[in-house]
Amino acid sequence: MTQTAQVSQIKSGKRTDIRRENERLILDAAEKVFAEAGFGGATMQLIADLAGLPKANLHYYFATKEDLYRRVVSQIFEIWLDAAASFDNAPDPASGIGAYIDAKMDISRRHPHGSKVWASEVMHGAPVIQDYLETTLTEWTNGRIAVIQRWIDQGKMNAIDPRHLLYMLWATTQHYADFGHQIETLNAGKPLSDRQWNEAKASVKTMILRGIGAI
Amino acid sequence: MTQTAQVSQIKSGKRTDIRRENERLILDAAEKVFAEAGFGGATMQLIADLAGLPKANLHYYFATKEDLYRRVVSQIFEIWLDAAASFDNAPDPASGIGAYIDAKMDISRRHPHGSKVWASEVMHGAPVIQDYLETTLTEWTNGRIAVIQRWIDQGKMNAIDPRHLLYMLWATTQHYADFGHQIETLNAGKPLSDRQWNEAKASVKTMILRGIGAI
DNA sequence: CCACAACCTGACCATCCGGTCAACGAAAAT
DNA sequence: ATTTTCGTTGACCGGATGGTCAGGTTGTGG
Repeated sequence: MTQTAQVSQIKSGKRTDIRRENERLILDAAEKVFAEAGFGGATMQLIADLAGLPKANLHYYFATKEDLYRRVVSQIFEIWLDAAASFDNAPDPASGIGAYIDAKMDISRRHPHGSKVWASEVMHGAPVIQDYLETTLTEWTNGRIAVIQRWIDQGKMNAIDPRHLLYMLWATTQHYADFGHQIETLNAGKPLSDRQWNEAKASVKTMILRGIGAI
Repeated sequence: MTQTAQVSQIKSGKRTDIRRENERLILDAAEKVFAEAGFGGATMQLIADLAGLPKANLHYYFATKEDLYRRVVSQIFEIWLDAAASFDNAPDPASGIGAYIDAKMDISRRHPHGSKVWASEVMHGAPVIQDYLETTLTEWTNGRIAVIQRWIDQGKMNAIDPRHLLYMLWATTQHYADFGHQIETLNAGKPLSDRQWNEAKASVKTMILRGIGAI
């Protein structure tokens, strides 16, 4: 029962709590502002206002605007990598790819801002995450290509180019986040309901899984 | 054979030519810069340098940065609308949607910058083209939904939600433009060759057309 | 040839933005 | 209790940016 005693998890203490809380506040605000305004259009003042902190305080936690941005981009990438676990340990494409679609669609719904920031970053030539693309993403991609190729060799799905299948999976699932505004406008200006999200997931899964001959 | 005599087409004359030429120069440069830097990150100076004109000259042809941007966005939208013609007059989904995929993939290859500008615009909440989304795009979408529904009713394809099919078509085809940098990185840093583009088109068509039971 | 209109552009300005800093308050260590 | 470390913040600065403008040049119609 000393000062650092705590029921569970990571470090605690008033100082640590304040830091964690403020970093979270700033990162959440930054994600939204970067998504809605782009890196160039975002301002530290806007992020500060949304976070409810003075601008100078942001620079205490994150040295530069680019540092803050880098952290936001890394976050969504981590989330996507985690979702990729659905891919492994699956006996066949219907369950593996099906679970992957479910996971990515859920992320599109829960982290639309992060998805947009990533899209923006890649569209602008990936100035700050080029190394991620060349290392982690490349390795991950090659690993899944091997898995898909194995399924093809085992006759569990049609012989399509695994690479283009992956692109289609990314494109389609992320579209629901990145182009969410367009989809909403075409949905009479209203966000998709729970039911509609489920229909979207079902439609995507049906089309893709049929498209590759997995069902 | 007066001064305005001309072999063909629209107005000519030195004055008119200069205007057309400079507007084209500026629009092309702007499309590229807006695509690579986003609206906020783009500067009039950058566009001017790329166009090879003094900055003040840009403001002679386009009053504000936003005016210029609006023109760039309208351009790609027009191009996409034209491509949509492939959809009509098609007897069945295999030819109609197949032609549409071909057209959109070709646009992704030929106008990657425009596609990115559009994506960026929509991601940021479509501040300057909300009216397009609500009028022209909505009407166009409803028209195609009707066409697809007819094909379904005629038993020419599976009963999938036409809306989600359209989203998948847009997402997948535009992905090759918007995420071109990522695709290039995953392709050993090299742009897709002619052969690879054809493979991409073929893969996309196979997966989608099979996915909806059109082939 | 003249007068008017269209086109061109260097220099300039007001504003905004990322980032700094010094001074201060609060927690924690000794 | 004292010192040290960490967190806080208003005020400020240099540089960049969108936009203006006055004075020029070039084309065109009469």
